[in-house]
Amino acid sequence: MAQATSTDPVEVLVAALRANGGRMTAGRRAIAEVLVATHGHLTAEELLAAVADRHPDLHLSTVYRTLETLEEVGLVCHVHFGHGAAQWHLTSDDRHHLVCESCGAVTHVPASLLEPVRDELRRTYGFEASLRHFATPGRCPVCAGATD
Amino acid sequence: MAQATSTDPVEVLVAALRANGGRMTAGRRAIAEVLVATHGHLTAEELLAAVADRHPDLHLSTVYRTLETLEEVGLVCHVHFGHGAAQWHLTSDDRHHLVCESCGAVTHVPASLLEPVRDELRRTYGFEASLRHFATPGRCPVCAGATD
DNA sequence: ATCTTTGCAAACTTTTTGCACCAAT
DNA sequence: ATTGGTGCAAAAAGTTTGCAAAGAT
Repeated sequence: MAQATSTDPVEVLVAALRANGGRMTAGRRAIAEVLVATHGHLTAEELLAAVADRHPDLHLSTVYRTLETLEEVGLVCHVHFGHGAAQWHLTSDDRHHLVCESCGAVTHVPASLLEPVRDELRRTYGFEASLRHFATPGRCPVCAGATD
Repeated sequence: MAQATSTDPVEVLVAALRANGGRMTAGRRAIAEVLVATHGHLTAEELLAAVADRHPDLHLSTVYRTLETLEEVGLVCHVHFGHGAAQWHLTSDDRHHLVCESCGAVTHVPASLLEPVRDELRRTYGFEASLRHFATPGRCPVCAGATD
């Protein structure tokens, strides 16, 4: 009952939006809820659609602005899939994305799998790679097997 | 002197453009030359600029169309750097790109460095990754060291 | 009352496309 | 004479921005 700082992921996002004089609106809360509910990746447009039933007037630019705010705080980040729109997800989703260039299927891979490369790049080149910012394109098992 | 099929990289590109009834124009040849001369990465717009002195009338859409043609044949491919325009380069440039998100510096890394990851993805997920299609964003040594 | 967020429309960036004309074969 | 390439302008897709009105504190 008397719970000062909640660990409920939605509340964490809400708190971030409220920080520094930020206001909480129905639209922003809905965005936060979808972000948490959708463990997957989704584009700004998909996020808008997911919220449209309850908030038909929410505008795409508001979605972008809210995502931008959450990204600045580090709670959310976006991933570029080949061409087309970026996908957004919670930073806590500690995984990498494999996207099939042929059928669009997305596979999640634990980020730890890429650690060896990060280490190598850091050791050899002094480069701090942020590998999660990009998805890895390629061919999924089904499409790689097909003779198309 | 009597050299039927040249191995000069420019001639390879020219031959590809000529294949299947394709015509050779001054603009196309200039694009091929710049592509070979610039071992690095460059955007369509940069390519246009690099050619502008000799072919001021060459249009950006022509650059895109020529690059597209060469990509279909597999001689050229493009890489997405974070936001902004894609970078184009010869496929034979067998390397991966590290781009500093802070200062924009580009480091080349032999593609072989990423082979272990490719193998792992293939083995564990049956996924055929085309890692070169994307650049790896992050922080270069200078910017990673800075306290900014 | 104040200061933030919103909706809207319009700009913006990168890339693609339709079309009539020109040029390479 | 064909067929394919070109310039142009306009569309397309994704994202950002300026502004006045609405809303949260």
